[in-house]
Amino acid sequence: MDSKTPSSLPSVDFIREIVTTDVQQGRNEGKVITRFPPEPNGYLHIGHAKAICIDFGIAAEFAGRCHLRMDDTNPEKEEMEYIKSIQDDIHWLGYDWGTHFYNASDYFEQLYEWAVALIKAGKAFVCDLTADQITQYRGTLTAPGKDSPFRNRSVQENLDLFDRMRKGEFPDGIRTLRAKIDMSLPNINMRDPVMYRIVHATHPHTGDKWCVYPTYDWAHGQSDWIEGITHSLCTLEFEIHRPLYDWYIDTLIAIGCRPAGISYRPRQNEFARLNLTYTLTSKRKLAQLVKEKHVNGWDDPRMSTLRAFRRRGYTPEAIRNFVKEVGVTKFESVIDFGRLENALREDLNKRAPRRMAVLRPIKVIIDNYPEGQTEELDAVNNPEDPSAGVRKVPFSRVLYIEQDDFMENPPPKYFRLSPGIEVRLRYAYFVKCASVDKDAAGKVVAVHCTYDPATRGGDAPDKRKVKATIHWVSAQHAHPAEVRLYDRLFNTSNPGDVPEGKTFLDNLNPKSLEVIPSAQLEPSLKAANADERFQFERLGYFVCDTVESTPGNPVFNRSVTLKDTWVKEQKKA
RNA sequence: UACCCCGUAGUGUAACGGUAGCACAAGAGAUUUUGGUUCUCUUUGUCCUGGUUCGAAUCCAGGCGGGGUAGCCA
Repeated sequence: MDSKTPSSLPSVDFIREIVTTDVQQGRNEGKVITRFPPEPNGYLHIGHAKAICIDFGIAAEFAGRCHLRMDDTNPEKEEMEYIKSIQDDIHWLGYDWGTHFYNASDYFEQLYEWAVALIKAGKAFVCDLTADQITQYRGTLTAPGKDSPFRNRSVQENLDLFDRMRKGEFPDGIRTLRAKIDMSLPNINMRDPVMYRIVHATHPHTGDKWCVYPTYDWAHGQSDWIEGITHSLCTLEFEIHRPLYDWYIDTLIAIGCRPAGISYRPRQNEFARLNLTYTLTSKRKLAQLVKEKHVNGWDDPRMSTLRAFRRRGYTPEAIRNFVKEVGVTKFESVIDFGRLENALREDLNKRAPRRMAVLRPIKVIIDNYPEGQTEELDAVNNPEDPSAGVRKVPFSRVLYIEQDDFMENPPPKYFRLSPGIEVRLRYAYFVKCASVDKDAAGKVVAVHCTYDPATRGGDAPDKRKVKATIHWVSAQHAHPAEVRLYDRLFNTSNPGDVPEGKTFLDNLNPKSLEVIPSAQLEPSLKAANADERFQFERLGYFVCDTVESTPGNPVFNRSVTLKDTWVKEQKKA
């Protein structure tokens, strides 16, 4: 029936395999419902993008849905500002939760009821140990813990105490509600874990209603269950929590507790988080970079936040493709940052209109071109996309070219402009360098060329070739603009890895930002709109900055350079 | 030191007991009005040792290496 060999079948990752099997076997009523559960206490970063693509992506592939749930179990840490930014970033990435936006705090009442049921079943108890004492009793990685002296309180006393905890009769930290599991289990998470702690704080959603708040382990799995989540996908560090995730659900089922209308239960599967070279994703360190002004805010294009990648000019398509390419496994890998840059280039190569811009100008004077003359030349907008059409670019006697594109004493294999050498000015003419002007210090300040009028448009009727084509901008028509050249924020591929006595800040790349106050742009760029992306020919991809551009005065951020085999060649030499 | 997870070219990732493949990187060449793009070719790999099997990257045992776990954070 099939000519397909096993190798021609599309290979899928282990999570999609699990989901496929579940659907085929009719588990969970055949549904696929996932969830993305951020804690609303920070901005999303590139690592979250992987989780988002997996959570929302798998749901979409299986015609299911993905919920967005704020994991707001800790009242002291959440802020509304983050909720908005998280939603915004997910939408930007191209995903949507529809009407399924929830908060873990939506379930506080249900969670409380179930906690009471567990107490009644003898599966939970109020513990008067202090935090330090709990740590003591917990044992260590190698030694078993021992039972809390409060473990065998009567159900009645537990119920009474838990009720009074809720009412706020006790100060913070004085008591906890704990699950009664087994203090000798090798998995420390199972040694009578805390379910509730007393916190007298105003919660952004529930206000002052609660004086006890559920811990992550107690809230998370049950929230999944209540929402009818089928596959609870998370990163590897929660793997060791899975036995507890299952214990809560199994135990609730055993004592007859179930969320209304849900016939099945969620399963947790873990995958490796995304690690990128030269990149930090620790909330704490990112915050430090902002606070100490090593960067200009959370959306500084050098940051690893999604907002920063946006401002840097990354496209959601590039990020999604990148995530798809790196795959989903349980192996803690580190992805070369170049892979992400590559995904951007691949996307923008197809879509970004080409323009000419000179970052570090040097003047070129065409000696035999009539003074005062101007002409409009046709330039192709995107050689990869004929439908992008052509535009007019003004040409005149005095031009700017890139300083890098002229050398008075060139090394071997240098194809660009140098004395006696002919090159093509893109879409314009062949020009040959005749002489140079120097200042008192001997520095070249202008290059004199002659042009061949027969080569208008860039083709020689006699079929003679040039080895280089360089970009240019007519000096009198050029629009000066600020351009920021971004490079990686850190010098070392693993910036979090620091020797004794140093911090990750010592790994900062002092050249991660170079501001060019006055690059010379071709005139059409003056009308660029915020967030509009271009390829500046031979330089890289640039985006019109969304924050600091004003109409008629665009500011550009370099998203990524073009590949450059010439710099590679130079490094070899 | 206990438990859990993970080891396939430089980096990622496939192969589900039957020819170790793909992408990126690297190198060589072709094409090119971007030293871009595109195309062709090349180099490089199953952590180790045993076992099971006609046959092992895959199953088993032991070792080695990496990561995770001792918040009333998530």
